[in-house]
Amino acid sequence: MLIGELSKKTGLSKDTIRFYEKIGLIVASDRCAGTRLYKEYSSETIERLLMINQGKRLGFTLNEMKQLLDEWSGGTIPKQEQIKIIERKIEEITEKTQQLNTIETYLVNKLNKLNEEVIP
Amino acid sequence: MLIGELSKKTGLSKDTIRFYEKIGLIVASDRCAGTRLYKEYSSETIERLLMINQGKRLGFTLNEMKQLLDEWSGGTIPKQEQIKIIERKIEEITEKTQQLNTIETYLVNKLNKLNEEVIP
DNA sequence: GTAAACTATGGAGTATACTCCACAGTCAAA
DNA sequence: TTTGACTGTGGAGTATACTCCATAGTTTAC
Repeated sequence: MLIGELSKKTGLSKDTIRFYEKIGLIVASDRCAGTRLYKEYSSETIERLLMINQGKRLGFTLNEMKQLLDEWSGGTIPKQEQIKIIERKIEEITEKTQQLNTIETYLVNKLNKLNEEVIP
Repeated sequence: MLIGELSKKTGLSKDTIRFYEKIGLIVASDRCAGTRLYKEYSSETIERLLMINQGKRLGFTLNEMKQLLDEWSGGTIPKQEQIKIIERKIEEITEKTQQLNTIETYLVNKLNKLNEEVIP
């Protein structure tokens, strides 16, 4: 698929997608178009972009997501190392979840207090 | 307390703390020091900075944290609005938690597969 | 066949969040 | 009393993550 379609399917701008390709976060193959080349994206790229976006909203940087997704698709890294990296990532996520729970508890308490004050 | 102490207690650099003060994320009172003024920070500022940092790692921007913490310390905003803002924040956090869980599930599955491959 | 809508490239510009530096005054200990 | 660690201000610089623009070739619908 071309960049316009990918953009619509992921909700990311064409510029963002081109930027991600430039920094090697996603890949594209070339497709002839007259004297020039258009970029052809696979449907897996949709999933990849959605995961990147999700990770970003959870406070991961693009570099962290790149690393994680590269482990994901395996490749050259030894399995023992992959395991370590994924274990570390799981720890990070557990930590983040706990922090979110702490904040949620704070917020729910605050909300209850406010509700009591408004409707006594 | 002065900035050095606050820096040590929060793990944030002095520059970062000064930057946060500049953009109104935290406040300080003035304390005379000869012809000049030193900044005096209250112990609540520690808590505030820790929450800001926690929020940041969870993907909230400084502006979002400012808004949230401003609601938190109440003030001029009507309670009905405070309630709405906090409810929205709780929703956001629930969403983030769900996304983290999704990613964690992916990662745990991947980890199990890898472990099976390494120790068959 | 031509206008509208798409594509690529290169480079400049923006927002966020710092980080570093130079310079200068302050304070506590030796 | 002086040295070293602290404090402040102003401003420049950096990293990350885009966003916009000009230019120019391509495709599609009419």
